[in-house]
Amino acid sequence: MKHYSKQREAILEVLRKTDTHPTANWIYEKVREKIPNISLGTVYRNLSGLTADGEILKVEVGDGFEHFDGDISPHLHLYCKGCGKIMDQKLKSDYISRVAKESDFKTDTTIYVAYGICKNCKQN
Amino acid sequence: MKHYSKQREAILEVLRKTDTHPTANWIYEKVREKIPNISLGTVYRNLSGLTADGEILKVEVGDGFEHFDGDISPHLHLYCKGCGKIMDQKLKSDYISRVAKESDFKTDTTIYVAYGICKNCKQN
DNA sequence: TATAAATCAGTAATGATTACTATTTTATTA
DNA sequence: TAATAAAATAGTAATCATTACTGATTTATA
Repeated sequence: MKHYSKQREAILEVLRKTDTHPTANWIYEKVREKIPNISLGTVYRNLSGLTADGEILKVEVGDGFEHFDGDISPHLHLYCKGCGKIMDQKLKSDYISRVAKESDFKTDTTIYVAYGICKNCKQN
Repeated sequence: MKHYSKQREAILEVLRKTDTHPTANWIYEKVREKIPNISLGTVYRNLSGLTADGEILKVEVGDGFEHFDGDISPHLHLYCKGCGKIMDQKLKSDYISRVAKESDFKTDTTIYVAYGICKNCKQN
């Protein structure tokens, strides 16, 4: 990713404005409201570049889709096996990042996914 | 997964005996040494069941493959973007699991993936 | 402006994973 | 232990999220 493009900006804006963890296709549909003829391949290419550049996170929870997150601050992803939703939880201390840095491994990003059942699904 | 099967046992044994994080296909090739006519579908089905039963972990690092882990104790996965290897690092405190439990979310498993460059790749 | 490099839209291809079916294995019950 | 029901298997075909490709367009550089 060396050049600016309005497609890239629009994709990033969609991700910055949502607190969900959308798939490439959801982002595609959303960006099409602004750029109707954008191609799905462009969305995938830019998501890949934005992830490589550390501007967004790619989160995989095992549901068969790549999910993307515009919030790159250290936080925990709570994936509900009941409804499939991904919720966020802020971390007071980034303990894990500190642990990773203790090793000879040069870390740039850490992703946390907790699996379980959310409050709503527990009741039903 | 209600019944025993020798295929399931063989798959689990392969995972318990390695400290790598193999793909379904790698496990398939390994199990074929014992059960030559096992089918790849059987491997996938059992990996899915073993994961659901909490006997193994499914770890996704974004390389296009599902990786499986026979070690279910809380530990950090260090994924090297250079060589693609997944290394383990033990955690002294399971801080994140505690954080997850503070919420209304009933957690059963937490997976940690740190992205970066390993010692070997840094030198080259 | 002119040139080179990067990105794009549109479409086709890929391949890891899942679904399907007839057969075999396992568990249950008498 | 034999008979029955339920679950798992081997083998194969289908799926579909993602990637690759190509000629046209946009961006950066000077």
